[in-house]
Amino acid sequence: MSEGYICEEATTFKEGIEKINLYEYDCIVADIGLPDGNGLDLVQELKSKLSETGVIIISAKNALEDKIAGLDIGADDYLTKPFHLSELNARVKSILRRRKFRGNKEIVFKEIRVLPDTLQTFANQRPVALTKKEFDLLIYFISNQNKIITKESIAEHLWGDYIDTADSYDFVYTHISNLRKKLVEQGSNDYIQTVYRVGYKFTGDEAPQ
Amino acid sequence: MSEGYICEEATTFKEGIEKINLYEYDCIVADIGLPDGNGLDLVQELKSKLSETGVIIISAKNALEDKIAGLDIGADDYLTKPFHLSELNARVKSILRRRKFRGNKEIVFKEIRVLPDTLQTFANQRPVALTKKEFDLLIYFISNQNKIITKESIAEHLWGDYIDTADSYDFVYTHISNLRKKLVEQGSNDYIQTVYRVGYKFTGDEAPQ
DNA sequence: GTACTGCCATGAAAATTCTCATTATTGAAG
DNA sequence: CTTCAATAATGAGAATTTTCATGGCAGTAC
Repeated sequence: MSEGYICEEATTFKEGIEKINLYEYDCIVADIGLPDGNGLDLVQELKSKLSETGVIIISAKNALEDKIAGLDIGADDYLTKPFHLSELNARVKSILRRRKFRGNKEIVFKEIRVLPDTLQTFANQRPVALTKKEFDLLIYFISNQNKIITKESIAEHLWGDYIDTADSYDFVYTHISNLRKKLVEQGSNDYIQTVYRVGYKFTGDEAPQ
Repeated sequence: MSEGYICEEATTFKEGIEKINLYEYDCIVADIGLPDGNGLDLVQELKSKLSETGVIIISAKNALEDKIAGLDIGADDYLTKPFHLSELNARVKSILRRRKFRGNKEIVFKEIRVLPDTLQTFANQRPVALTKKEFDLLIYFISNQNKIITKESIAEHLWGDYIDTADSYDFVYTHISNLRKKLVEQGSNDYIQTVYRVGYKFTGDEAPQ
């Protein structure tokens, strides 16, 4: 399970430090249980040289864990064995995502301009005060423009897992309604076309008669 | 990118229908643009025989899309070309998850019993009215019991992507506090140990002095 | 056309989530 | 042991999200 990352490995701290000095990494997963030396020193070394690189510490689950945990570790996250790979994966993803988001550009659609960094939106240079859900919804629409998107996929994207029992789409309707209202209030056109019984289509084209 | 699924493929509808009759699938992705016949017939055939199987329809992005979309398709989701693989992947995941969640068992930790299906929680047989976030938090604690979990990973798990600018953990504190209060009110012990400067540990053990 | 059914829009109320201010606690330093 | 700075707990208020009730609209049947 390499999950799409390019990985390298070191089985001793010495090797690890050598590699760190040679290459640049996005994220380092450090196991504090390797044969040589003290793992915390490695972390110190890491963080002093490469504050940009994410560091996740792994330690064996024993008495040590509380000690390490209590220390002012410079790590970005901490994990004790045994753990599920999915857990490690989630944390690596998290760190990489945080890096990637820095310096994100803007998204523009006609007179609408969205700044994902700051959660700001403008229509004709006028600010539109959107909430988080409305913002996510707008970004989802713009990144799927000219396509019909179903209510199901909207629900899935905005609410993830807890659409199990809920088979009503009232909340989708509500947020769509609010998003439309706020955009139009600031002078934008309403680009959200309703596709009866299916979902919506965000497009600058005229609606087919 | 096979994303961990076991896949099979059919390049004509004829082949597709044969396979469907032979094996049982969790989810079928049907492209409505194959050389022979009408794709909608396939979907009809699918849904009549296998209401348990999820179906995602793909169509080329052209005039047809609106027609198809407007039909009373029995499909669970609908996607028009061109699309990002990540989008297809998200929808497949969604459908599989919905299936998997059905008939989920209960999670028990000492006197606490959690029913993920119905979002219900009990402490000593007494119901505990938890909100969605509190519920997720409790499940995350129980499934990582006896491990220290950092504030960062709690934030990541419960809020996902929008922990970019937010580097305050006030909302974590608040939800922890509310969860503790509600559980204790129903006679449960407080199993949430605070690990200063790091996070929390959910455990039935006594706190080390 | 009219009637009908199911889907969608919308405003308002209810519930949840988040923010903020205040107080308490922890661990370190003197 | 006392003091201090940083972290955590907590209650209350603000904002957001969700639910609910009502009315409107699309498409079908007649």
